[in-house]
Amino acid sequence: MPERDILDLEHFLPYRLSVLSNRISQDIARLYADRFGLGITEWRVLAVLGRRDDLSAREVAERTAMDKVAVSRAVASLQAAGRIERDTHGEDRRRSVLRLSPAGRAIYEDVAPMALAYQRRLLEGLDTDERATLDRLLTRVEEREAATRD
Amino acid sequence: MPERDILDLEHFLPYRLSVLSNRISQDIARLYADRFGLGITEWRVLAVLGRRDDLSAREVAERTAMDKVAVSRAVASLQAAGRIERDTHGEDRRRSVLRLSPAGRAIYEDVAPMALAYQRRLLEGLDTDERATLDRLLTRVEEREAATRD
DNA sequence: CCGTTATAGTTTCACTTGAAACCATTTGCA
DNA sequence: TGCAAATGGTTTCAAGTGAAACTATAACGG
Repeated sequence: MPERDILDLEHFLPYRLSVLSNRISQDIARLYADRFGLGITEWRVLAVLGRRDDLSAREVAERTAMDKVAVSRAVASLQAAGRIERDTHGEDRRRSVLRLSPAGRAIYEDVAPMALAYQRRLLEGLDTDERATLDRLLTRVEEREAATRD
Repeated sequence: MPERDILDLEHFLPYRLSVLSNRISQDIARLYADRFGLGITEWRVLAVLGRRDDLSAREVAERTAMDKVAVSRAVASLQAAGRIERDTHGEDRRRSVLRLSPAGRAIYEDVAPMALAYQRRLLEGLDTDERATLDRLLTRVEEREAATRD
């Protein structure tokens, strides 16, 4: 951001990120909300289970950056809809073992390309170099945020 | 983002923005939530009124990217706390005319520098060029988002 | 072993938030 | 004029969300 010592919302990075991220989330939610009755938290759970099977709820929470309450609810609702299956872990009966059902996988196979297509559209204005740069700079900001958190 | 035809949440821009933005919002909320009993929506209203007086609620909504319900509630709560003053517009009695009270201004003068200091910390890892680049690339993405919205 | 502490996951409760309905006032136009 | 539509703002209701309390199981330490 250009240096500024006055606070103008439209040039304030946290504000811009918040507005942009909310808009994008809504755009994307439209891709699957009506069509499949999926909420954003449920979609995230589908997305991680689509890539890797047999995760516990805690592992799903880590990979989605959601808290365990949100995961618990999303899992319950996906299971009720027959989109994921759940067993309990053989050696630790506290843990659950989650995986997509065929129906869940079908939805994942449908939605994932739509999500990627949306991302492509979003990045259409940037060439390859610029995309790599954006990736790098965002990573940098993420690191700074993590560092200031403590 | 590097080209990818598989959906991995941690490389998916909408997901990264959402996580980053939520974390940053929470960081920032800590700056003023406890200390001043301000929520994020209230802070945004303070921030725009700190820069420009005598706005209507609708104008505040535009400048904060909040909907009118959220603005209505934030304004009511700020007014109850004696932090903003409200008149009705002389020529259109539907409109309100909002401005900071002295107490509200004092809080603004306190919080704005803290918010700017936070942003500075966030961007510490980037040099001047990189900051300008990030600014430009984000603007580009914002434009694309707006374009795909319709 | 047994009791304490830690961990996985769920439930409850209070709060936030958005959509839609609503009220008041103003504008547009027959 | 006067009536329909638009606009500024508030209220209501339902759904989403987080923090804290809770249950069940496992791990640890004496």
